[in-house]
Parts: sequence; C-alpha cells; structure tokens
Amino acid sequence: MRTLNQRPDVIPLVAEVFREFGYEGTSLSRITERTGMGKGSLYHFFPGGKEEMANAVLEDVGAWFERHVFEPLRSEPPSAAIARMWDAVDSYFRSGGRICLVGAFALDGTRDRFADRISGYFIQWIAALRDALIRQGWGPAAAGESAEDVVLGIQGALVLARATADEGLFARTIVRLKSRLRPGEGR
Amino acid sequence: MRTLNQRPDVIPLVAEVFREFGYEGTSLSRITERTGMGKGSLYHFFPGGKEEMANAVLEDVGAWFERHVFEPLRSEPPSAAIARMWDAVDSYFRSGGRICLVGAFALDGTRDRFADRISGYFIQWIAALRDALIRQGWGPAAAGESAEDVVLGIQGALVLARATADEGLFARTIVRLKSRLRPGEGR
DNA sequence: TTTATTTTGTACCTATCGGTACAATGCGCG
DNA sequence: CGCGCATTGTACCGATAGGTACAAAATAAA
Repeated sequence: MRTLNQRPDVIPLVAEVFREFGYEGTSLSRITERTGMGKGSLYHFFPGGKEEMANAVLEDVGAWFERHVFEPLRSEPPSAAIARMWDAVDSYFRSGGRICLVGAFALDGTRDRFADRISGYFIQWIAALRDALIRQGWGPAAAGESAEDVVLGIQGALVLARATADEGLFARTIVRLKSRLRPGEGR
Repeated sequence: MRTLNQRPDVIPLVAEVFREFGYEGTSLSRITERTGMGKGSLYHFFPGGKEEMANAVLEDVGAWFERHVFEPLRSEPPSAAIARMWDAVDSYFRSGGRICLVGAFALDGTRDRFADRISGYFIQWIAALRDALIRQGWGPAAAGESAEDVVLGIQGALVLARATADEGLFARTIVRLKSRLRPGEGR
C-alpha cells in the first residue's frame, strides 16, 4: 500500500476549499485543517505554494471536463454526447448546490493569475458543443451561438442559484437550456 | 462649500475596489490608496470597517438598480421600461467590461455575510421584469420563466465575457436575450 | 473670535498571512 | 538489519491584515 497522501488525493480537498472561499479567501491554515496535512507536506507536494495548488486544482477540473464532457462532444455521436453532457453537468454541480470554480475565479483579480486556464476551459467547452451541434445538422453560425448561449446559461444559473438559495432554479434552467438544443432546432 | 469627502462620494470608489478584487481580496490599504482617504476618515464614515463598507456599496448598487431598472419595470409602460432596462444594463456593465459585484459576492463565502442583500437584488430584478412582461400580455408562468432566463443570461454573459476576454460576447448575448422578450413571444 | 463639532493623520495593536528551514520521522528495498 | 529517500511536524520569518487610540487640524456655530 502506498502512502495515503498522494498529490492527486489532496487536490479534490483543496479544490473544495477554493470553491468555498475563493482564491483570496482561502488561507493556508484553512487548507491544512481541511486536508489534515501540515504545511510541510503541503509545500512538499506543491513547492509553488498557494498559487501552484490553485493551478493544480484548475488543471484537475479542466481534465475532468475534458474527459467527461469535451472529448465525448467531439468524438461521440452528437445526441448521445449532449445527453451525457447534461448528466455530467447536473451531477458535477450537484443540481446547483456547487458552484463553478473556474467561473468564480474569472470574476475577480484572480482571473489575471490563471487567465489561460480560465479562458481555455470555456473556449473548449463552447467549441466542443458547437462541434457536436454541427455534426447534428446545425448551421455553423447557429451552432456557435447556441453553444455559447448554453454554457453561459449554466454559469448564470450557478450564480443565481447560489445568490437566491433557490433549490429548483438550476434544474429548471437546465430543462430550458436542453430544449433549446433539440435536434433540428438550428436551421 | 461642504467637505469634499462625504460618505456618498466615497462609496463608488470603494465599490470599484471590491469589484476588482472581491471582498477578501480587498484590503484596507488598497481602499485608502484608491480613495485617497486615510484610515481615520474611512473609519469615521464606516465605523463597522470593511464589512460596513461592503454593505454600503451593495446598498448603493441596489438603490441604483431600483431607481433605473426595477421601479420603471413595475410602473412605466412595459415595452418602454424594458427598452430602458437594456440601455441601463449595457451602460452599467460597460458592455461586459465591468462585472456584477452582487453576482461576484454570491459565488464565494462572502455570500453568507450579505445573503439578504444579494438574494434581494436578484429576486427584485426577476419579479420586476416578470411584472412588466405580464403587463405586456405574457402568461404568468412564461413571464416568470423568461424573466429568470434573462437575468441569469446577463450574469452568465458577464462571467464568460471576463473569463474569455471576448469583447463582443456581452453585446451578442444582449441581442439574443432581447429577442426572447419580443412582445407576444410568451403565450 | 471663541467654542463645539466634524474630519483627518499618525502611531500603534494583535492576529494572521504566505512562505521557509530543518530536524525528526516513516518507509521501501537491498 | 541498515541505507537512502520521501514525507512530515514544528518553529520561525517578515509583511500585512483589519482595527483602535487619540491628538491635531479643519470647519461650523455662537
């Protein structure tokens, strides 16, 4: 049996702290208490400190979406891939009970620190969805517009769901967004 | 001539700092340098410190929207009021170059501190827009859904615009959202 | 002009921030 | 076992966090 605390095991814990408090609101002490690891271990795995931790977390989130959402959208049959996307989104964001770390980082000064990863996440998502829609028979322009519309709708729903503590808002929004992607809708 | 630094004069300056760095990322020293006021003056106007400053800023934002958006939506002729809303939104958020403080505060731990003000802002906006749509002939259900859809779309557009640094995204989205509110669209 | 009040600058407080140093462990392996 | 490396806890660092104390200055009221 390997050591219990490998770098990959810690990343999700750290991610949850960043998600809850934002980049600036996340202190090293909060991370140690949440992960159960002392500074020694933390800096052993992440020599770059807080910034490297956040980077690792963003990379992890990006990899998860790449595997479960973006890649399927690009290579699987479009309608199956889109259905899969909705499932992934709903479970990942816990029906609106969990926010999007990337979106949250985008809104304050944190954005500048991780600009590439943050913009890459959204650009890839939109491009992949657009691709699936085109393969489904949509015109390129309408596909691009709708892909943007959907990704942005998800982010907006996460903001409002958390702002108003409305349990049903996210699910309601997903239903509405889904209906805008019905095959044959665009052109 | 009264003193130059009245409380109301300082609030917009402080607001810009919070907008840029988020609640946790905003330090007193950053506020003093941005406003040109020392801690003495700052704590004279805001005895409650940082938290009171943020509260005042949120109140100020809420009042602006109440006056320029919510109230007109409730009392003016609906189509004129909605047109006015789009103008206000576009100029307030500087075509996506400026984020929504309330939305940003909603995403991290800051939310809990100002929960009422944050949820109130969005709930009032949605209710006011819904009201205008109903007076425009929409069915209550469709009006509620579309009002939510539009407010959430604006927030999503702000997130994505800042995340991707796409200059045109916000304007593009506004056009799309506008078209969903065309009279006679709902029922 | 004298008085009372509002407004400011400066110095200072403790707590915590992110980060470092390093010695003491644990553990895999020959 | 005993060697070597990965892992960890502890103590510590300077800087800055938010906040307070209070006397000097500006202003308004008399």
